[in-house]
Amino acid sequence: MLLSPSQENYLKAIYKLQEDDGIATNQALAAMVEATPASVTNMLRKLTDTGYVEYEAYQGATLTSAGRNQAVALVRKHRLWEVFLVDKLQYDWDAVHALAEELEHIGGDELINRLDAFLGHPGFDPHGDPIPNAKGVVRARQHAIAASEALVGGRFVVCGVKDSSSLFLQHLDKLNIALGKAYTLKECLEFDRSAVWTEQGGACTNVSNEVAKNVLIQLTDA
Amino acid sequence: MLLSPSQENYLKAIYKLQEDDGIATNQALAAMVEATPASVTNMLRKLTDTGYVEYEAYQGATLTSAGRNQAVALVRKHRLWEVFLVDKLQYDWDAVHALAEELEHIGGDELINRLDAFLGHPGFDPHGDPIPNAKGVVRARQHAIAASEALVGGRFVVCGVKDSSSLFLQHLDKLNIALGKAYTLKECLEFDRSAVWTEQGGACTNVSNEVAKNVLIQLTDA
DNA sequence: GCTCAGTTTTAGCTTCAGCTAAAAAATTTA
DNA sequence: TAAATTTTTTAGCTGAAGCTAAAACTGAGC
Repeated sequence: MLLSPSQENYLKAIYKLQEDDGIATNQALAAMVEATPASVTNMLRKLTDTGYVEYEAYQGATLTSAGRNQAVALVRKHRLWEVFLVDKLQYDWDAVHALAEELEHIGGDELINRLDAFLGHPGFDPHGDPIPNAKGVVRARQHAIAASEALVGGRFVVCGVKDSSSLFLQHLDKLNIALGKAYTLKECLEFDRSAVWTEQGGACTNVSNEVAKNVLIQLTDA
Repeated sequence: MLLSPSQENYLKAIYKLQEDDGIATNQALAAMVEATPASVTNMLRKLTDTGYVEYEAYQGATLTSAGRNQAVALVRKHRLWEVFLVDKLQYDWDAVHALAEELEHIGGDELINRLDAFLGHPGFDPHGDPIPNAKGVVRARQHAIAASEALVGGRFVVCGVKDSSSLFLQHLDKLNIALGKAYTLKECLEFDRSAVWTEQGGACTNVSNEVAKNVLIQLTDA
């Protein structure tokens, strides 16, 4: 069964909502695919008929295993294209989402597996999100926590972001925070819950709690 | 004015027909975009309204300069993606057309100019067709003629194909004929108008007239 | 257990891009 | 030139995927 780009977007949206909230409501889906709830109802019916979604009126939608396979394949395609755009075409990490959103609907397994090989089988996309392999296995990030959970004196490496909006990513650029950089949490300021991070070199960055909540880190012992 | 993939395909088809035959008839267009003549009439109306096409009922279609710009940009995108697929993803030259056909509708100038730079500003696609530059200038192949026009004793280099169907390209693969290879036209056999080409090394290939008519060459003096 | 706010569904409409079948125009043939 | 053939257009239909407005359902608070 072949899916239209629009149908693929619905599957991806349901997948993401299930991951986060456990339940994909009509309204949340509508927001995610940028359509009205009425349109979502229509599409869910169609996807139910074709066997990708399980759906009872008023009960929200769940992916079947076929649906989940499709969704994971799309995530894989999206993230590999993002790697291509950043690594090969020198795009900034905040500018690739929309293009990958278009590219992910092109071609089939052959194309994406060749792209994967060309890129050297990357494990993560430019935002630190893991790339599912050709079999659809996503291995989760090891020990990643929000930077807001770190304790004073702790050392860590930035490994991802929760919010990958252009606005947030550009903000990180301005703070000079990037994936792979190592910091020590120098102190937490009680007044506004912001934090001071220091780099190896000694450079200091003041990080608001709002930012820290959206930065993923891995604690390091050294 | 933003064009749908379908509209873009019509512009490209009109462009190609104009190049070859001078005139884009309804029927020829229908064959090229794989639709009925009735559907073509509809679309030509729409493209006329948006200013990309000039069209009088029963008189065939012509591109406006805006339309020609769009068409050339599409040819550029198509050919650059073909280079990417062959050079970077190791696809065979007979397997890239359909994928490029999808990819050419993605993104805008930014993407394609970055791709162009990444590929090293190639002048020709994997079938030897020239790639228009960012300004839309196509510089035609120098002195290219059909191999069927060569004279006995002449030396030449294969530089393109007229037919880029998978079937023909695979046939060339079987004959071991590829772009850039140099031959001498040893003899022409009167019986079936086939020819014998010899390589520098001495290897001989028998080439039917049907094949020779679809292979483009450049004569060399040496 | 009822009411009410919020969510979801239904009903009916729109646009895009195709289709078929029949009418009209153009072109070829005799 | 007139008839026959081919090409193009018109008219009306279909299926996606969206929309709005109104009706129906759900769940929370009283």
